[in-house]
Amino acid sequence: MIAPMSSFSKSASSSSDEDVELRRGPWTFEEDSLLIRYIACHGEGRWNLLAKRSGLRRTGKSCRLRWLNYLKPDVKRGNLTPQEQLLILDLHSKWGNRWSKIAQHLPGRTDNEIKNYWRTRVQKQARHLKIDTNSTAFQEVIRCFWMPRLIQKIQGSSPSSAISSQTSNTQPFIHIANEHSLLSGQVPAQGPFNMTESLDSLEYQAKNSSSEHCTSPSISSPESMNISQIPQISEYPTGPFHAMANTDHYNTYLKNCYNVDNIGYDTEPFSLTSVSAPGDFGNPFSESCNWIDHNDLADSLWNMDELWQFRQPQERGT
DNA sequence: AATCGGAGCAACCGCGCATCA
DNA sequence: CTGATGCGCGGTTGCTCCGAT
Repeated sequence: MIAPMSSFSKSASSSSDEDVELRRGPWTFEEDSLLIRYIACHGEGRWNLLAKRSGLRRTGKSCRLRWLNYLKPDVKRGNLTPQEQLLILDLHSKWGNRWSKIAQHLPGRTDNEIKNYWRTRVQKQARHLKIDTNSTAFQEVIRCFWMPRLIQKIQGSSPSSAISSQTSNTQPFIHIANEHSLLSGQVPAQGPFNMTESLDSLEYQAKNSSSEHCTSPSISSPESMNISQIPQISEYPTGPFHAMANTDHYNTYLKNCYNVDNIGYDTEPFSLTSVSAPGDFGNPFSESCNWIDHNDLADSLWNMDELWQFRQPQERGT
């Protein structure tokens, strides 16, 4: 990719010893190579120094961002799995827009990616519903529609063969679902189920059953739940890039970076399909969402657009 | 075939915090 | 204690792709 001329800018650094034209915009293959090679030799950190010494005409910040969000070997590419989406929704309800904190619980996912997911998928639905993402109503939507649907999807997409090898990975969600009768289509009548609590207990169990801590996938971590999804990149050394010095390795690695494709998971667009909502939809959330207990959840996505149309026929077109 | 608009995402920006001399 | 510097976080921007018209 050829960088446009406009992608250069004067260095903003006050202590800049030379008037280096700093590059901006999309990173090129050569820049990525430089960055990877430098980090392979010197490790990450001290980004400003790295930016100066590596020969990259980028700011330290830019280098850091590129590395953390894209080049780092354990960065997972591809769509978020239902497990990951579920975890994001839950953790966001806990912590709000603490993206980096949320990202810590999703191995291989970056705060930027999670933030983008929230903004493009979740907030979009909130906009459609014309409700604030911070509102109680929207929280209810998430708890009563989205999370159960994700759990169902997780269970549905867990073939018995996979379960046999990953029983401990999929069980938690099945457990959660069973515990709250979600899989049978029943939503708790008195207050939506507490996903946070459930996941907390799962994490607790995980920590007790594993000597590893935060940096390793907990039982509730998506990575541990669906091993098959770990992108090919993970086949490459994840340590301090010990193999990156090997040109073939890092060229292949880079090639992988540049030819990423989705790894088979549909994004869960929060599309609530064909929910035949009985009763008054005027205030569905106060009804503890009992009206969504229908079996057609199993084979189709809920279409939030339809939901929206159903809810506010009088408002549409205005 | 051309144009337009929306979605998705990579990258940038500004601010605040931590560290260190 | 204070100022300088580096780093990380959350918000925002802008580019690219793709489907609709």
